[in-house]
Amino acid sequence: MPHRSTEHEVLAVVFQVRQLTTRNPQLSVLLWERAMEPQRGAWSLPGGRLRHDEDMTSSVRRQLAEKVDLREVTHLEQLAVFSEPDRVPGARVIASTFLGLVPSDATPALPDDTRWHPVDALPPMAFDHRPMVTHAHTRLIAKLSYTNIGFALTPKEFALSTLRDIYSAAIAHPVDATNLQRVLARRGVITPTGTTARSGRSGGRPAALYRFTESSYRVTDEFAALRPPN
Amino acid sequence: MPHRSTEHEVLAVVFQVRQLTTRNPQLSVLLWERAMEPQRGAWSLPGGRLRHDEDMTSSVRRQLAEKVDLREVTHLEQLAVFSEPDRVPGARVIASTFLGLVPSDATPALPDDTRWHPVDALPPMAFDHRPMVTHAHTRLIAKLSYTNIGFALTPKEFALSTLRDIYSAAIAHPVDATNLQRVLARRGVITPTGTTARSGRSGGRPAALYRFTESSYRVTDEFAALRPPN
DNA sequence: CCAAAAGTGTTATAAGTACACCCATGA
DNA sequence: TCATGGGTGTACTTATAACACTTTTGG
Repeated sequence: MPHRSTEHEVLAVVFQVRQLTTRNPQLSVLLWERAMEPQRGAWSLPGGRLRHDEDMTSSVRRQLAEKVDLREVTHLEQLAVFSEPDRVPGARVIASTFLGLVPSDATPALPDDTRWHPVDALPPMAFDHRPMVTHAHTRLIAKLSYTNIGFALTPKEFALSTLRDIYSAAIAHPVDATNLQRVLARRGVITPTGTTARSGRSGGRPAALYRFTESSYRVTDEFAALRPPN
Repeated sequence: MPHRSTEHEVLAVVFQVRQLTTRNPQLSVLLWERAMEPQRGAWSLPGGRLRHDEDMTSSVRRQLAEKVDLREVTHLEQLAVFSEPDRVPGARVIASTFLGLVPSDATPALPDDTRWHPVDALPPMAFDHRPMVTHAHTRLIAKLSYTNIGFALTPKEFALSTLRDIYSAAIAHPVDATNLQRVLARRGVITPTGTTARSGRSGGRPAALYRFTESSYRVTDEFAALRPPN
């Protein structure tokens, strides 16, 4: 039974590191709960149909703004296309997935059906959306190690301990703040602002503040091996 | 003027290292010459419309087999989607691009309008196909340094000097055979077969033969930095 | 025996990791 | 002055690049 038409949708895996002020920061993904069949009650990635006159990146930004009122997306990149003919019931829909990042200090107002879910405790998810989240997370972890993509997860200025918490939550293992500083400083990815934060309620030395040198995506460590001579 | 329908095409950037026996091996890409307008005479990537009942990977393999009679594709992966509404004249066509690799010892018979072109001497290309080739080449170079993707470019068994020539041509800079051996052997990517090649016409010590340990894609060097403790 | 090609050994360097220790602050 | 958190210094490990040197073959 050939389908009569093929639709194209865009779906965004939007991550934010949340609960930074607690002892338990969490990399979380933005999902909305389906109110209607099919798969009522399952959680879906935000997105929707691509319009005839927009490219996919514009479409993702539009739909995040319109549907979940999210405008603070600091990085957006293509992930993969899911094209199995029967990936969703009904007419064929090809899905192009995107990775989106939101700074940890953004506090977007969300609709009632929309919520942040920690990636290590995902709810039942609609269709093939769960592997999309996994794919996005894998990509994020990899890129944190060889690009400056962290700029998209952090506030404009931050203490190193905050950066450590963000990286730890995102890559799902502990990171040493000292070494993180050295790796990123050597690559020129972060720069000290010269200012310091006030020390916290319980004392402690005030932290120097840093910012990302650039606020657009850049590969900083291209060749793990086999780099060009000289 | 909104388009009435949106088509989906797949396009493949298929690479092979050619002229291995000469002093000048070349990474080349498979292109066909347009016989009709628009852009008659310009060279295009192989591919075509996605059918309603096939996913994209199947579609690429089918079209490479049907249209350019190519069946020896040992690796195929998604690259990016090109979705600008006016990327081609006429009805809107969204293009999903793929990276395909063919072993250097394959000698597929090609149709008359189809030819291999060295990537450093590309002919005038149709539409937005040139940046697609560039993107594919960038991806290939990166993956040669942190994955076992070389298996898809080589014969089943090969001497290290051959492997060096293939890597050099693909990454566009000279590679030391000794160090290449050490890097790939340490990672377990290549294994000696125990056999040796006959020495060449002009003498020389016979080369030990190697093979890739696995013949499917695997990331071998995941963390350039920030790897997990222990 | 000589040229050619392959393979081995050695050194240098760079990038990261781990961790001990010192510093600045609030209560 | 002490607990707390931040910052500095340093030793260790490992991956890799560069390259000189040795081995094995054919003519």
